[in-house]
Amino acid sequence: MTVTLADVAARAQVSPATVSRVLNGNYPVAAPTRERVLRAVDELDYVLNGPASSLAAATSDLVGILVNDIADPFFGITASAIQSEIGGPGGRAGGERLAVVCNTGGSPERELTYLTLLQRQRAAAVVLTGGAMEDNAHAEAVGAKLRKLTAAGTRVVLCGRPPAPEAIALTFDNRGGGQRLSEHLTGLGHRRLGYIAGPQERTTTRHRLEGHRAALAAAGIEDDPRLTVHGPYDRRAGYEATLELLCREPSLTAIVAANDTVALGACAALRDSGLRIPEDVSVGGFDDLPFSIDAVPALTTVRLPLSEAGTRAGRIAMGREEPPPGGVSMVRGELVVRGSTAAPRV
Amino acid sequence: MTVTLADVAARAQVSPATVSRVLNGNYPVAAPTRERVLRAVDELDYVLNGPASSLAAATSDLVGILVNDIADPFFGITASAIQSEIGGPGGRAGGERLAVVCNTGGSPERELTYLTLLQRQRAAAVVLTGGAMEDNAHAEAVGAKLRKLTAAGTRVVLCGRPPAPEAIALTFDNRGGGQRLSEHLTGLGHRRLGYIAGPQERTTTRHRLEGHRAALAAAGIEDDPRLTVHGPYDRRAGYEATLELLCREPSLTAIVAANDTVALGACAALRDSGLRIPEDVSVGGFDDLPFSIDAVPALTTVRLPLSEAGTRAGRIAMGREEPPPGGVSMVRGELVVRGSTAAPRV
DNA sequence: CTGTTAGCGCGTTCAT
DNA sequence: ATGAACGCGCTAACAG
Repeated sequence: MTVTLADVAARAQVSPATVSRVLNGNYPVAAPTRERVLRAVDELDYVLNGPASSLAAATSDLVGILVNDIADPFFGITASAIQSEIGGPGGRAGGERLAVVCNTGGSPERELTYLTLLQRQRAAAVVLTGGAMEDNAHAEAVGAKLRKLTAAGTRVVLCGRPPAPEAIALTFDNRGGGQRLSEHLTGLGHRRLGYIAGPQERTTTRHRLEGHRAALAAAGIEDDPRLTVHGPYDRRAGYEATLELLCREPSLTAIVAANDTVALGACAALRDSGLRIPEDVSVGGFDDLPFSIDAVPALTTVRLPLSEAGTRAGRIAMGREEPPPGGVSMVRGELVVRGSTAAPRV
Repeated sequence: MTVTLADVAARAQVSPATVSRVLNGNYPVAAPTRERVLRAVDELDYVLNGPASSLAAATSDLVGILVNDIADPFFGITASAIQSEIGGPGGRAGGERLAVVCNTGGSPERELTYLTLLQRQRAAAVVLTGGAMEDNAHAEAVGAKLRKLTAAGTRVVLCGRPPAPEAIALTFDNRGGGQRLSEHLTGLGHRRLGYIAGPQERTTTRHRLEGHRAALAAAGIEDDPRLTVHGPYDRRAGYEATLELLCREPSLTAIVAANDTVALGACAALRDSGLRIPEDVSVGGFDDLPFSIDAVPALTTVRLPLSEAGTRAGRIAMGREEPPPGGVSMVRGELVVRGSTAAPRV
């Protein structure tokens, strides 16, 4: 019923091997023969059997992309950039590769499960994006998996994730970015800054917070643990954390958020509390997602080159670009000063 | 070198078939035997070969999700919801299915290419999301592909896409939503409304625009073609279209945008032109994406239940929920009135 | 409940 | 440049 390579071969009066060679194009075939084969493919409306092909060749055209949350534009933009680079020539049967996007939801178990599933699929490459969980046992388990994947011929690339010995890494300088952002605020004269951190046990959270604290220290400001609140990377967390911070310290003049989404929630809470931005309280974000420029006032933030990093990760994963020397490249974030930050009132 | 099912069988002292049965869990196996097999799997660190498995079983654990732009939260949210429903029990080998997210970028060719690739992979299901291109030849080609996919056992579901005879469809009532939004504005007394439409030749664009025009007609307002501008679904298009509209018709009192992203661009252009929202010009969006509530003023829009629709599409694609009667379900959008719309100045 | 046997459809030697 | 033959690793009958 379903038409196979053999059917095509019969119709084109050639051997199955020849059809295979034409389809994969990795082998010399006489032009007239190729024509006949392609015509037969067309007439029979033949579609290659991917699994059979992958089984015989021991590799597949699938590329895994692990993200924490595909509904978050941070990951959407990254995934889009990676995705745009994995197609094109070089692969089997036309060079089209398919992106398998795996939503881990930040769960270590699901991360491992997905890596196993990708291993099972004999994925051509795997790109892990975003911050990692800070759990030794889990990090080790992931490391072991990555080693096995690599051993099986899968290229592994980390994008926006801290380096690991098992893979090439394009790492974001979350620490430096966080520091520059908070230094911008202390430079404006702020002394009472609230910090809305991301979820606990995440590298991104820790690094950004460390940068913030380094800035405080550099400005000779004592770090008051009451002024740091942790929460998920969402708007609501920013809203609630802001109310909490205002309650703990009504004299706050600035709030630094773990990312732009959280910052928007903070802005909403400030407005609802009757506070003006930036006259009463300055607000800083992180990532520079597209909507941040449309906040009112526009959000001061740290721009991460998500699209560029994703593109590069995709190219490296496909072997179309040299990995960085040492296997690790630190990607800087750029401070973008907009209307949401200003000097505090005197 | 790589450990196979036969190795596991040998170590557990059973036949390969038994190992397969344990792994797939679709068959009775004595508890002690299962234990031994699982232990062997563990000791050998065995990972099933997906392609081999798919070849033998003639189906795969892959589910295709076609989106126009994964970096757009509209699709990110939808994909996330679909994705969350495709896992779980019922599938082969643990019931984990992988989501293959295909970014068509709104290109008909890529849409067809991806459908072919998914057919090649013997995908278990395919979900097509978002508006379709309005090109007869292309629609027919897609229809033919969908028919073949269905014939091959792939379940096909449309989510937020107009119905097609070849598939089950959860369709958004873009027309009705657009109409209610514009009626809200005419009801407030607006008579000069600008409309920023999406890209030409898209069902979403056309339906929303039709709704808008129906509202104008109902209010006895003549439709002035100069007050409609087309553009991509992005912020910049909204910005530029607004400047253009203001230039063509300075007495405009309201602007309706094709979606929220475009509306944000419109807001920025109005602000930059020294106009207040909503005192000078009201603005309406569509979709109710998460950031819309944080616009200042918060955006009046039409909420589409993206997450719910995606969840349902995913469940139907997995055969875990009954398709709607007739194979088509019209999902309404709900008008959400916020601060960006008000009565025009007199 | 378990083992035996046959392919699934293709890539890839090795010949020619 | 092309063909013949083998096997990739697994599942699905069919026995027992």
